[in-house]
Amino acid sequence: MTPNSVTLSLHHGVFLNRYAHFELEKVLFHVAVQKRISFQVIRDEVKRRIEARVWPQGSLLPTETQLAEEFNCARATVNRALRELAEQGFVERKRKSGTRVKKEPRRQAKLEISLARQAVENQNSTYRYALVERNLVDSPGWLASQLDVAPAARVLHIICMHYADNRPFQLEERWINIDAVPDVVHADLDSSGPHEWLLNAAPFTDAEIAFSAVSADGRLAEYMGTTAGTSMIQLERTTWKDGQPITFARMTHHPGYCVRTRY
Amino acid sequence: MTPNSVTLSLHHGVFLNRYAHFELEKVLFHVAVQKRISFQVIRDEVKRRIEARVWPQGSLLPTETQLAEEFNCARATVNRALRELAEQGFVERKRKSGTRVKKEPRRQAKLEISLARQAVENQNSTYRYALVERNLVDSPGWLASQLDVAPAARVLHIICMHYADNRPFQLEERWINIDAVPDVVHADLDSSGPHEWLLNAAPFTDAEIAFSAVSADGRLAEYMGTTAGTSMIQLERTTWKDGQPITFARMTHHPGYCVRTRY
DNA sequence: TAGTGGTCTAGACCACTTT
DNA sequence: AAGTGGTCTAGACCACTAC
Repeated sequence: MTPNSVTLSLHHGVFLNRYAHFELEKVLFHVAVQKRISFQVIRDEVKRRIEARVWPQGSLLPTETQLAEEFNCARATVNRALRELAEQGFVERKRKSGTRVKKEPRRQAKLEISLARQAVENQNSTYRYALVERNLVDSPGWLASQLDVAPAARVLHIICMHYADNRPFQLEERWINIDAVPDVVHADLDSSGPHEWLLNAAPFTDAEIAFSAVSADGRLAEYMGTTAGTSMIQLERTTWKDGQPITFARMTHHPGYCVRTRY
Repeated sequence: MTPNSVTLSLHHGVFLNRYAHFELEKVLFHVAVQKRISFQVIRDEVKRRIEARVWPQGSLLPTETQLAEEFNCARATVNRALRELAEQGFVERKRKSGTRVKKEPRRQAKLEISLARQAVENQNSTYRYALVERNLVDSPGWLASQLDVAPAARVLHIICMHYADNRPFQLEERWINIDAVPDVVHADLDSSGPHEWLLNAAPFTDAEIAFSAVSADGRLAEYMGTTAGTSMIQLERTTWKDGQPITFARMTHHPGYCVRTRY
């Protein structure tokens, strides 16, 4: 069988609609003309069949070997295609069991959590930073449980502001576990924020974030240059390095701030 | 050279600290004992060197071929490791240029946008759905521009509620492009929401989401069983299928609702 | 034009899981 | 015990891009 006379066996026990046939023609075209079929073509075709219900939700896909035969390619190529579909949440794979179409395909949006400085500069505004408060304190109870450090452990408490074109952009309140990052006690936090310092000094391995909506109280309203009761987005973030808690931060964004992403 | 007598050349022109030496011992151990080194080991070691500034921010990594020699493995194995680090945002790869450590590593959080029903059931509550309004309307101007459909095109306007244990969970207001999904006109939306119907009938290929904080007006407060002025998280979502706009939805969550994720 | 990453192949062995 | 995905190899060719 030469690469130019490929025929595909298409008995999946499923009636294919006209659209499916048309798409298959395109696939056949690819196979016949290109010497090598790319994993992207396989990935997209498998995804199409899933959405066209050729392989219904919950059903088992052919094995990698079978698909490799159908597409006339190496098993590794099929593997790469199916691995990406598994990452994207379309299928689930288990050894010995096979590859199964997920019941409820969960697509994941990717959210970039960037530094305030980056966020401000990305919108073509001028960034300004100001340190408001900096204290060594005993960890209050709620923080000790949030960070999972000893109650009354010493932590560095920081309040600072980020401005875009001199208008309030974000109020940041942060607590840093000194046991994890002893150097932070002597860190220069007057010219740039603790977030930037930490990213350099103690890259984290795990993080947890939570978005919520809050109403500004009097103090928050003052900092953000708005009136009490205004709704604002708040982002709370806890990070760990290899299991050791590093910091807990609460960042409140100016009214009208919006977190956007595509997927 | 037998697999049991591997030596690695470790001249990166960089002074390695004690910790780095210790870690390298572990890597050597792996290479010496295991017949095959896994891409995970390479990925983690490269990541470690980046964080230890063995390869500083902005610098060029060795080529795949060089790393393959160092780790005594195939180039494909190195490629897989570096590809994952690129996906995770630690390095940037360009043909001919090579692999470069990113200046500002942007880690991405993965956010699962699930159906209201799934979100409710995940918190072990009982889900209830209610259709509030359903009208065929002419697209208002703002929607036409949001969805990029002809002004005054016909759209299906839907308002519905999602409850958790009979308490308001989410108010959903949605506009569906009838040109893209003509069948929706006759869809049964009395027993389950338009989101679920659409996922089955018209899987999207692209989506854009935006989180913001809103203050409840009188009507919203009534639906959500709260008082006017309460802060709530609002999620706006637009989806397309192959460039054709499908739907725009605005989902307002009950006070106290929180979007969480780990990364 | 040359160097680097991107991908495919054919084969092999391994690891996990179900039977 | 057997079947399926997971991964590695050694080699090959391609595609992009800096020079």
